[in-house]
Amino acid sequence: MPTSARPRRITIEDVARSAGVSRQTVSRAVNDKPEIDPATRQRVLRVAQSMGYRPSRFARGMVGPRLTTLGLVIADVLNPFFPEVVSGVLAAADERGWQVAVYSTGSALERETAVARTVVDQVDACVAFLLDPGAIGLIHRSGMPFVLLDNEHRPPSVSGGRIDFATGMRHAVGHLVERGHRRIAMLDDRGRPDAGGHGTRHSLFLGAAAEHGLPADEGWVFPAANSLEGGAAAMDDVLGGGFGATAVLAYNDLIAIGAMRRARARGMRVPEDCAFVGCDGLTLSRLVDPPLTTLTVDKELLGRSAVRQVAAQMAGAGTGETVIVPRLVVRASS
Amino acid sequence: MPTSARPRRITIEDVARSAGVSRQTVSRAVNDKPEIDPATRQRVLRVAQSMGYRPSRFARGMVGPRLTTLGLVIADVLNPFFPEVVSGVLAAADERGWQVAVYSTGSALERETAVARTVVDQVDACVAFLLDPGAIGLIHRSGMPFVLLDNEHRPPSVSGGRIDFATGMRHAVGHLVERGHRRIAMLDDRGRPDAGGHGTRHSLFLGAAAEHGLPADEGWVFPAANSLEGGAAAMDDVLGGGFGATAVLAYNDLIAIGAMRRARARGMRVPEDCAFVGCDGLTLSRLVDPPLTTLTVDKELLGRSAVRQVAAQMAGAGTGETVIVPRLVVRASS
DNA sequence: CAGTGCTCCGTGAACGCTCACGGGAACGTT
DNA sequence: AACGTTCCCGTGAGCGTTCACGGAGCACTG
Repeated sequence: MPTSARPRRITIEDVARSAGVSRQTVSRAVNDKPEIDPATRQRVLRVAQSMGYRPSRFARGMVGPRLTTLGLVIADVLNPFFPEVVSGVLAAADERGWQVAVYSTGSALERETAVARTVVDQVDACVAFLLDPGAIGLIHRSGMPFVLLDNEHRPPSVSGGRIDFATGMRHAVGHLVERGHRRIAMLDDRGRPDAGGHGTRHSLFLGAAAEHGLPADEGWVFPAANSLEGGAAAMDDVLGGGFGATAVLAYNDLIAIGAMRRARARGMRVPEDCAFVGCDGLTLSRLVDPPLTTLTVDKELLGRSAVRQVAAQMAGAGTGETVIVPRLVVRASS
Repeated sequence: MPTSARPRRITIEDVARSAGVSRQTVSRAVNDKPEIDPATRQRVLRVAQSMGYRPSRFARGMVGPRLTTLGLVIADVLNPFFPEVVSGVLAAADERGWQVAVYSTGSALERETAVARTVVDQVDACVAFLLDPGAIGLIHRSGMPFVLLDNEHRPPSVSGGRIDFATGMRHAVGHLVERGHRRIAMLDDRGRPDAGGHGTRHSLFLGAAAEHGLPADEGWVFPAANSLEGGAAAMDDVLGGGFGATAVLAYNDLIAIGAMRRARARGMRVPEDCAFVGCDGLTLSRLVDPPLTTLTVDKELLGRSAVRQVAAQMAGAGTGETVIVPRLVVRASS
């Protein structure tokens, strides 16, 4: 492919010259403005069309009314956790007349910096699920309004939205204990760089277990890739290691469902032989068999409040934090 | 609505003045360029920071290297059909170094025009799931590279990507007939404005049924809203109307699953009392109980080829069409 | 016939930034 | 002592568009 030098762009001036009129007249024709003869408009439009003229959105943006574009960075389009968040963000942004550009890091930590870099010079404000401190710093230092979601290690100077899994885990573990479970395996997301750190579901689980008098330790936690397959593989570990779990609590529904299916495939009955509890409350969790008990999070609200925070920052407010409290929905899997 | 009454923007000139240097020096500091004393850089950066200076992306775009932003319009973020398409588009765009902005019409026909309007002056090229001829015309007339997906009434002058449901329906119906079914209800998406039109799944179903010697007519088709609830409600219609279906073929998996769950809730056995077949091949369809037989579509590929077509158009190619052939995956629901 | 209004069109200026160039100071080299 | 070099830094120009203005042409008034 002969990559010739980029041909000069066709400007409004080119069209004007070619149509025998001035810039302004072309502009009037293209933008459906008054003060132009219908006949000239048609002629100009035809010329513009034939030359393949397309106004530069940059030049327009320079002079026109300033409209805000919000960047939304999610971890993975394929992860069913995000659509509802996106939906909330889109709705809230729409109410304010904002544009939204969605970016996905594909859950790849090493891609976060690249995405952050583009975000910085493509949008005016940002709502992001990001883990890499470098990427976070990049956006933060740019000075744009910024809300960081679901990150336990958010620097205090950046706004955030988090889910109160401390409360959530207490409920979930309490529920299992109530059902008579004493050996609970926790399937953690091994993709997170801060595995086991303070405030993570991992450590909150251990804390909640201790509160309920369970002798839980790191041996109760099994790392899993954040996917159905990851959950299935982790379930093999639980079952193969002789841990003797009567219940499984997973980092999220995806992992829980993967694990539950694997357990069934290995001939176990759910919840009789092993109970399962997930986190997030995906629509999916209601549809699987048996329906999954899960800590439901209002993901749409998470998105909406993030946008609200961004708007507040634009209005000069300081950094803040929104907390979403999950609700335990008990279904047939436990 | 664009934001109103904004205070004048802080420009590079403001920072320059305030730091006692020239524009260019500020530019050098901000962009990490050489030819600047480390000390001045620090000082300028500090001033810029304190003034809340953020470079205008429009001004930058005017002069800098021209990068392409691809607009992707989907019908509904919450519809699990789209994530895989988005994923394909993101991957393919990334390979070419393009940006992607995702828009969602929320499956609301009346919002399509508004979205189309923003798309037209926000991006350089477009891949879209759109139904409204007005919105389609708007984008098409703008002259930007444009690929329209999954629309049976695509104007011949615009490129497209479609799914070969003619072949697909033949397989699906054939499969059911082979299993001994003679009364098959079709659950159509009633949200489509072209319901029953030429090339729709609706009419292709009727055609395929006829080919297999079934006396199918419009009475076999039941409209359903495009959601789980829609499928459930339509199933009530099928069951309540005395149609006597032994099998249900739905417009997509979402509707099929909704219908199947409703049937079970009403005490029917699947597939003994009624078999179910969906379209699209969502991940979800593998996870429900019983797993759903479905016409699987390579959605990721659909996205990738759309981007490929856009790229071709930029290189001067004419309009074209990509066809994806669905594959029947037989599972326990039929 | 001058004056008034309306329709249509063109000319500077401005938007905020980067690129290309040029220039001064400080240092070393012949 | 005159001459390069290197390191910083500043100045004009240009990117492509729209806005605010002004002006020509024409018809219609009083």
